[in-house]
Amino acid sequence: MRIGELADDVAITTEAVRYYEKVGLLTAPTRTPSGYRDYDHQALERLRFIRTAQTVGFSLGEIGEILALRDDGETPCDHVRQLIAKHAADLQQRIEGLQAMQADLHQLAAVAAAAPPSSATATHCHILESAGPAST
Amino acid sequence: MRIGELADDVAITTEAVRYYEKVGLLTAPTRTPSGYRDYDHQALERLRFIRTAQTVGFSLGEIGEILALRDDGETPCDHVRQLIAKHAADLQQRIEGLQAMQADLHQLAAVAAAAPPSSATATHCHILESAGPAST
DNA sequence: ATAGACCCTGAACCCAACTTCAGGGTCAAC
DNA sequence: GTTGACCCTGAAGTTGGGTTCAGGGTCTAT
Repeated sequence: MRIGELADDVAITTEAVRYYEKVGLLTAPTRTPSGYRDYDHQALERLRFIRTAQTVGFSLGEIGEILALRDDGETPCDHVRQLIAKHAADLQQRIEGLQAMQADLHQLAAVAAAAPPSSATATHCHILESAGPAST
Repeated sequence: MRIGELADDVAITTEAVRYYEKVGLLTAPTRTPSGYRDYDHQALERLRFIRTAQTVGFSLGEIGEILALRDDGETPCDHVRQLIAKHAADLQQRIEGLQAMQADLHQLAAVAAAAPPSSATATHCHILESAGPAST
């Protein structure tokens, strides 16, 4: 498949795809005789993974590291294990942080729900001073 | 307290603090007669909140919106409720994304653990081809 | 009264992750 | 055989989130 179709499938631009190749996240695909990039299904999966990881907060650098775990058959296992542990711990921290913020917001939402029902006419909002900073 | 002490307390630079003020996340504090910024405990709490929210993946723009919920007594409640709902849904999505990736990594870790124990001498790593992309 | 640590401002610079631009080739359809 | 949608490259521009720089004031300990 050509770059346009690939890009459409994961809802990004062709420029972004070429950018990922440039920075080493995607390996250079084979080319058609006329020089067009020609992708296979694996590239599609890889690209999907990149986007998922990104929306979840990983930088392209981190994503590169994670992908390298799968790519690089030469890496000593110890190094691989360390990387996995590091990323897993990092994820756990992020999840906990998010959950703390979610608790905050839910508390705020509860106060909002308890506010006078016909508050649409009010000019002043009561949903205040509750929900302090996330208790890390 | 002066800017240096504030910055130290949350482990960021004074420049970052001034930057947050410039972009509106921190309100301009009172000044000493000589023009130095003079912060109170609330500023410290607010700054901590900003950093927590940031490590969790919110942009400064989003953090600004969330903080505005607490600051702006003029905001109509409906708008506030919408913002809360939006951020809560967003959080839920991010948490689920992170958990999917975590499952991925744990699977990878399990394969790693099952690999030959004295693999330090090996030049080839077996932790491969397992753990496909996060099943979104 | 001066050295050293701290503070001020505004402008310029930096990195990540893209996007836009300039200039040009390919290919299926009419 | 040319129009229009697609592709190519390399360089420059953009946005977010800061940091660095230049030039100068403040405070306190000696």
